[in-house]
Amino acid sequence: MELDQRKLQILRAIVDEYILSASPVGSKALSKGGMKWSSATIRNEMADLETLGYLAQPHTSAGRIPSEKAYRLYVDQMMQRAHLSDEESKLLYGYFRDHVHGVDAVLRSTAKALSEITHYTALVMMPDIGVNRLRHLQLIPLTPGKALAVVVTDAGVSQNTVIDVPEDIGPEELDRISKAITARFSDCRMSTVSSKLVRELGGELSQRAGFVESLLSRLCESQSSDRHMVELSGTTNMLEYPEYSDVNKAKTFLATVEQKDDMYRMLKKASSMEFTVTIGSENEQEGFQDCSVVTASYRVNGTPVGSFGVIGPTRMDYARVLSILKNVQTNLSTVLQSFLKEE
Amino acid sequence: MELDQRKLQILRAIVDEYILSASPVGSKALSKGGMKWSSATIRNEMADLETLGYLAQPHTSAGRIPSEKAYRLYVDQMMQRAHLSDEESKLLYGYFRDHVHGVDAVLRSTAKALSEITHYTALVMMPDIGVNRLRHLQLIPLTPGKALAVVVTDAGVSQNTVIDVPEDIGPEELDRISKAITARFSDCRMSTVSSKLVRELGGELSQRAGFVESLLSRLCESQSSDRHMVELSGTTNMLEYPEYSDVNKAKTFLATVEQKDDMYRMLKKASSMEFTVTIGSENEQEGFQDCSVVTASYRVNGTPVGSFGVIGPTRMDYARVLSILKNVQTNLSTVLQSFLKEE
DNA sequence: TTTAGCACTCAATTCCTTCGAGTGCTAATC
DNA sequence: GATTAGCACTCGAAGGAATTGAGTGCTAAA
Repeated sequence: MELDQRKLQILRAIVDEYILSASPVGSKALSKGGMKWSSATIRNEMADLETLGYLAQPHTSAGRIPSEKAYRLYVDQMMQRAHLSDEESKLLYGYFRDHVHGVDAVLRSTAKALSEITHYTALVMMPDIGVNRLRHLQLIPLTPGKALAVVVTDAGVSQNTVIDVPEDIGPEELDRISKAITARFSDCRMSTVSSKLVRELGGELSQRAGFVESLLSRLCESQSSDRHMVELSGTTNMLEYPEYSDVNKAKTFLATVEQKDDMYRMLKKASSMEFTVTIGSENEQEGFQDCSVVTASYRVNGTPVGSFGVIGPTRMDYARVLSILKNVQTNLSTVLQSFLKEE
Repeated sequence: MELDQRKLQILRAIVDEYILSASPVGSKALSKGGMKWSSATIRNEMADLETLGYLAQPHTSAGRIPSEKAYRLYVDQMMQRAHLSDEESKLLYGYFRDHVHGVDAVLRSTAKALSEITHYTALVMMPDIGVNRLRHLQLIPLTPGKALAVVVTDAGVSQNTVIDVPEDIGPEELDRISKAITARFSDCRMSTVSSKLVRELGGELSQRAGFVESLLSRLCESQSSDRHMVELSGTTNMLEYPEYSDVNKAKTFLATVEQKDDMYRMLKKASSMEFTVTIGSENEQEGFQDCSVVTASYRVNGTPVGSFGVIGPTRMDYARVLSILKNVQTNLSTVLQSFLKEE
């Protein structure tokens, strides 16, 4: 079913207006607000748009609100890219310039930037360590039988895991094992380190093959159970919107967004795409049926390693959010690049 | 002003009832609910208690609600310690048994346990690294000019900080410096390491005195700007209570509780005391004027290094919360002790 | 000193009315 | 044939009056 030019214009006006006001848009308001047709004409078109499924009426004597189908169309075809003002760009840039204390800090700062500038809730996924290449592994003795494993990858990501160590391995040997593993597996992807290469251990490591094997598998597995996987920011921003003036809705939303495992899965899935826009019931999460999620991926050395995004009510300002995400994506890749400077 | 026995009994009954129901308590209800005096008598006593400042009336034709003064009295003198059921104790213990992946994980688990069992919001402060003794320092090269500093203390706490390194220091020298510092400062308190001992550097380190000095001060300073200082859990639990059925109140609360710096300061202050109970306006935070905060401290090697607590509405179940905190305190110190096993 | 009794208060609830934004339909107009 | 003016109609929101009932203070009797 094709929509003619006029229907498109009217639909767009309705979506734009509803994004601003959150209240149903009537034909008269549209007609007065710069549309070149009378309210009656608009009314007829709106009736058509409703039967086509693009609009809905909360009740007979109210205006129309856009359906998810309308948002979909809006995002895919009608939306005009918003332009960020210089101030905003500068503001955004500021969040990145001052945080050069490592990947973690930058990504946390990203989340904060996103939530503060969009006024929605921001999510940032920590980079997937599996695709990164090992730079350095260091085992640090804690107590007899326990050690701390610190992993550094080419993306600068580090991760600490407490591991069990056979009691007969002393501090010096831990150090030697660290150096040996670093030398042997340097520049291998984390995900392949444990699976493929464990068998090829030679020299000193062969005596400790069992330990090394369990160590490496532990490192990969601990990543998925790690708590820093997702950084959230601005969760309470949503309470500003009339959609969440009901505490129960707010609670449902907050509870959903704090399921970090789910959020991680969502972002991970999205990280293979440059951008995604998921509207209302397109979301898998129960609690996001009235929300939209917009994400962008970020890369290190050309490989997508993670994604970040924004959650807002379905009537979110998609154009603006996408512009911001694009801007952040650029900033982020620049900063991450500076951490990795291939030698 | 002394309260006679009967006034105390009535006051306690009102507080107990109000903690449960959150709605003003009337004389009739009390009289029917097991009090041995008629509603009229109770009414007279209530009028007295009101003029004494222990009760307040939302409006003329409503029952009475306890004032902060009443809660204070209740907590200090009237409350009977609640007894945790065996199931609850077991449940609590379960949170600790399974999380032996390091201090961080245990404390996060503590927060979760507290919030889930109390149904309030839980806060746990990460241990103050300054009072702990250095076990191991390891500098791991990242890129030329940058390195990752990993600090391990006697409490098992570790912390990563990205630091700048003069370009002429290579990986081998970083390793040597790490070992030298570890050897020299092992078992010194972190807080004294940088201030006192920097001058006494001898041997190899003296050539790099400038670098080592900046490194050590950076380590101590970075702790205070660290983001993991406070672990929050169950922030949305508060939305269950009628006190927060108004979204604005909820928002104020959530915004306050997410000011991690403030929360850290609050907990840090409380960590010198075994237990604290701070009621309503006794709280410094604007957003906690209708909340109470109950905390307990935890120790490592006999030194208090941090605290944890619960935030709830002023009508929280103080007796129960205190019992739970006490139980958690015991569990926590046992588990932390197991991390430190002095060799 | 305690309590029964009673008049009084006031928030909460319910029911009604009014108001107005918005609609659909029809007939006149371009 | 498309557009628009006009009009009756719908229905939620807002406001107001009446009702209800839990709770009080006060007084007088036990």
